[in-house]
Amino acid sequence: MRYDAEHKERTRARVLKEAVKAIRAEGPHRIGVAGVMSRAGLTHGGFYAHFQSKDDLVLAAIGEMFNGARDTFQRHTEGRPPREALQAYVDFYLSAGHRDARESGCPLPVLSSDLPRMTDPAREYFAQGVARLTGAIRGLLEQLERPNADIVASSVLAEMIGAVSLARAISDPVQSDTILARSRTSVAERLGLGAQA
Amino acid sequence: MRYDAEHKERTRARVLKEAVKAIRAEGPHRIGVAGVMSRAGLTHGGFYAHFQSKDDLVLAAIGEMFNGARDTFQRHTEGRPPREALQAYVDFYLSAGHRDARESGCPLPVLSSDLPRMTDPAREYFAQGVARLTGAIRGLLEQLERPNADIVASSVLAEMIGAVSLARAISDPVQSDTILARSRTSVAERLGLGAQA
DNA sequence: TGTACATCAGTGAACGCGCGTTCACTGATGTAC
DNA sequence: TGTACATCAGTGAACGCGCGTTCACTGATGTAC
Repeated sequence: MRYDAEHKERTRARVLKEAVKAIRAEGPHRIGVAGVMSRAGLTHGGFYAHFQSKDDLVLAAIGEMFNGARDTFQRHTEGRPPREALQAYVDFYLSAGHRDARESGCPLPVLSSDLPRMTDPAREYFAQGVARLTGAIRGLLEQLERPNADIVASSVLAEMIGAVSLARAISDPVQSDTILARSRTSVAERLGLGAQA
Repeated sequence: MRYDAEHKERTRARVLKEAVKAIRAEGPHRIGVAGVMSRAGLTHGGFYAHFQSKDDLVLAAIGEMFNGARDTFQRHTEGRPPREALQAYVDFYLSAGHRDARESGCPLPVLSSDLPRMTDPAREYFAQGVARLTGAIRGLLEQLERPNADIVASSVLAEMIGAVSLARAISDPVQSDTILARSRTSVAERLGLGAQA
């Protein structure tokens, strides 16, 4: 081979990474092959050596986004006792930083209203991502022996996604911050993080 | 005038209504002028007699969607005592029917991930819609003399939007129904609808 | 009442433009001898 | 060690196609006399 064995693979990963960023910024339907390739330092003609089609790229990018979401969860919770882990993840999720970091944050609020209009394989990644996150939160609650851990986990995840979606859509920083602050208060209480258990 | 005075106005309203349906189904960036016009029974050339541009249409359609959301809220709550009104709205919002009726339901879950990518006037409509709905829910809670009405209202709205967004994105009906059911339980309890106050 | 004219909502062909996709080609590098 | 050849990731021009937008035109209907 002319290039070392991993050369092509690394290029593909670079294109994929740029696609993820572009989807986060512009949505899965508005990104363009040429734009993604040029941000990866390539011309658009070479695209089809790596992906079968634009749809193929979008699907792969969405899969990649959910791998990233799992990493983010682990980064905030790993090695921490369950209570502290929950607190850390919620604090991250409902922070102004996460709201403003659409290009690197949780894919659920980014994709939620595009997904119903997409193909089943993409929705399958999404469903798995939701199930995984809900399960992880429920697991932490069960370690704390909280009642109705399944209901609380699902409900809290829905609220966090809704709150971040709303906070991102609203341009007025005061109104936006208020939504995040109120959900932080509410979620913390519902997870039993307010008083020492 | 060749047509009666309201003729043009009625045509515009028809185009707007089709645009609303198209945006709900395909998203604000994917709808096409020609498609909307043809669904309104017209050819695309006549479009510019009614709207300055496609962006102008999208903006007007989004405004229209939030007028519809206000009507929906009033329809479910009008003439009912506050407790019953809250129950009716929550039951509607977190129903499988609302999840499946993307073309006529609340615009907040439909637009939430597109809005951050849109212009300020559209986001302003959205922000007003959120403020109005939050205020209406808070008002009902205050009539019931519930504590922290502002926090609960904001938090419950975020959860409902998040739950409907998730339920719509997930194609497996069991997983989707479960999310709605859990949020129904959780929201009813948080609004104090479980036991007679 | 009847005729000529004015109006203007709507038509349909045409325009650039950007997009996804294709394809002949390049040129740096590995392999064969 | 040196030379000829093979490979293939990446290039860049070209292609249809659908889109938003423009514009000369139509034809049904109201108004003027």
